[in-house]
Amino acid sequence: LIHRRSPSIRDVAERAEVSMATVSNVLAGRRSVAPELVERVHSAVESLGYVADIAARRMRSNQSTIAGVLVPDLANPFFALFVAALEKAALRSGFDLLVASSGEDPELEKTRMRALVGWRPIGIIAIPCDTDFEARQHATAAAVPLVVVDRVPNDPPADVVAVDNYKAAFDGAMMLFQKGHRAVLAVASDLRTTNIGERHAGILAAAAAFGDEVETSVLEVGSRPDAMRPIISEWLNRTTTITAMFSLTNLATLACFGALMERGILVPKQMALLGFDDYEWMNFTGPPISAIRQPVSEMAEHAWAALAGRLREPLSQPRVTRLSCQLVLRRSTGN
Amino acid sequence: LIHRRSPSIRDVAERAEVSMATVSNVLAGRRSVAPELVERVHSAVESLGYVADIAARRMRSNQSTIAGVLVPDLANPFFALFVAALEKAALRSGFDLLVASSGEDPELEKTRMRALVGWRPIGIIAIPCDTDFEARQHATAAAVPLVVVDRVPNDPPADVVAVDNYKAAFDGAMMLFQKGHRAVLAVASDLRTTNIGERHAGILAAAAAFGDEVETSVLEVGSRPDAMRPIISEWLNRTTTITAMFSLTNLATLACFGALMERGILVPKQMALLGFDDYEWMNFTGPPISAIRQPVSEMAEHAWAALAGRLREPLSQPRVTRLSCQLVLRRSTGN
DNA sequence: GTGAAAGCGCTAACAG
DNA sequence: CTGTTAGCGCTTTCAC
Repeated sequence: LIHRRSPSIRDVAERAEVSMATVSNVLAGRRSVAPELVERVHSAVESLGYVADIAARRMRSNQSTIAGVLVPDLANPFFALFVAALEKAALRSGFDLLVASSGEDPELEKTRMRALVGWRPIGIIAIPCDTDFEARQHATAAAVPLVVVDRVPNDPPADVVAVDNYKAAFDGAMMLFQKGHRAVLAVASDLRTTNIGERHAGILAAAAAFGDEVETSVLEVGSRPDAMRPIISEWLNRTTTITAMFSLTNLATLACFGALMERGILVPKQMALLGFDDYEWMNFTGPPISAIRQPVSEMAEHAWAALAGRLREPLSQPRVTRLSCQLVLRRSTGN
Repeated sequence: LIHRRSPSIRDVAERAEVSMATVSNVLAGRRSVAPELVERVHSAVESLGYVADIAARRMRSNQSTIAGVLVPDLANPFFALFVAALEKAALRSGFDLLVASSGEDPELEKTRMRALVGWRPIGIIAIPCDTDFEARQHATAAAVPLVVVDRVPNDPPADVVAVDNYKAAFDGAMMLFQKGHRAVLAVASDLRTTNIGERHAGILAAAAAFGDEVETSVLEVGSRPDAMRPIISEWLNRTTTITAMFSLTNLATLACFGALMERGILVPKQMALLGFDDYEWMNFTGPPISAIRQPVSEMAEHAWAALAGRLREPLSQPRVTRLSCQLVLRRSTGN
């Protein structure tokens, strides 16, 4: 563990007794080089353990091989799966991924966005933490292409990839009504978050479409996992009329289930439960939880494709992609 | 969305009518500058949306503000939580995090390691995908400090942060024996992975310590989630003597539970289940699953601290940190 | 087919 | 206190 500089292209050139330009050409396979020199360069690279400095390469060639991704919280499996899929897509195109998270805090989001911009990525793929998405200005000011995912911000001219939240929630709520539920509680993180707002709108629309006899209410529980269950529990304390809960978030689903268990409320007999986001463990809960499956990997693929498209045609019209979700019925919503 | 270059420090200097050095000094707060010039610089920065090019800064100042992390798979919540915690730690020290994943493939691991090294990070924190960990050479050759986490490689002189797998598994197995189980199946991903091997060794040691009357067996199910359940299911088909399963991986726990459910085997009555890794949903399965909780965030904190320590004292003796796990008893292991 | 030299954006050293 | 200059590691002309 001796502390020294990493070898540079100059070190390689000296050892191989060629010019730096030749080393560069050999490694990039850009111009044809005499076989003997190629051999000398390769063995010098090998013995020095040389790896080209990507930042220096970008500066000179003006070609970045890095993309940035900004998500609210990597500890949330939805975002983690998104980043995982995005990294795969980026790798396929030969790009590295710089990951940053905002912690659902608009101020931190701005800071992190600035940091990403500082790396001069080819583009940034972001899941904003609020509707204002002021962080966005940092990307546009620096002329870095931006793809917005999952939560559509107020001021939309940008490439957007999201799920059809409205329709998914509409279908989910309709299913509950059709199963006989007349009073449904939507458990939201924060209604001002666009995707959550869209889901709520879908529920309201379903209620309106179904007719006068159904009623819905909403409960906002925030995005801090620990705080959710007490809020739900306390709400259940006050009300007894609802017969179904529709959780609009994976974390909220966990909290709902916990609150119901804690109070000994039988699912689905006394209370049905439907949640946004589907995970394998939902097959194994007692009872298994009905869920709306979001196509996370596809979202990442589309986001990457949107960025690639933007690079090809920088001036083309921003495109909005809406992917559809799938309702997975299990026992928590009865038969 | 007009395509243009991001503004450089030269653009700022021209607009503020000062030298580039002054801009640099103002932004870094390095030397004292006349208030009027400070003002001019700030307003130029503001109006241009200037963000310094971090790569250029590093090249000149020889001070990197990026660290790399290499994990097997971001889609696995264990690794995702690790990266999430690591990013927080890095952010606190003002570092960005470059994330790469190896997909449990040693060849890809090498490629990704080389890519990380290409960014000239201050260090790389890696969870190797196998015992050989050949990828490691790329870091050492380039003189990039390495912290190895979770899975201790064969050739140990490096800073290491891991969990006391042996003791945790020993305690877990002992608990099963004490509850009366005499034939326990360990469900491993791959015994050659060091942490898994250590866990298995702990189980064997517990069996030896408990006495002749207990017997253990092992089943390797690999690391591809889809393949696990069929393997377990088929194994259950052939054997009926065991009364407890000890899953050595979070993914395997899910597969075990699935296989047991699928075959209608009652837990814990016909089969007890204990798993490595604890998640909130394990409270909600039917029945709730007993688990060994790994301190993921602490591992990340320690890994970051190890890297920081290595930077302070590059030549100090490599340190091995072992954190302890916690046994969380739930109904899947009976009363 | 090869090498010398310029320059990407930035900061450290030095000069005024 | 401010500006000029050199140079980090690399690629890209442009000579030869």
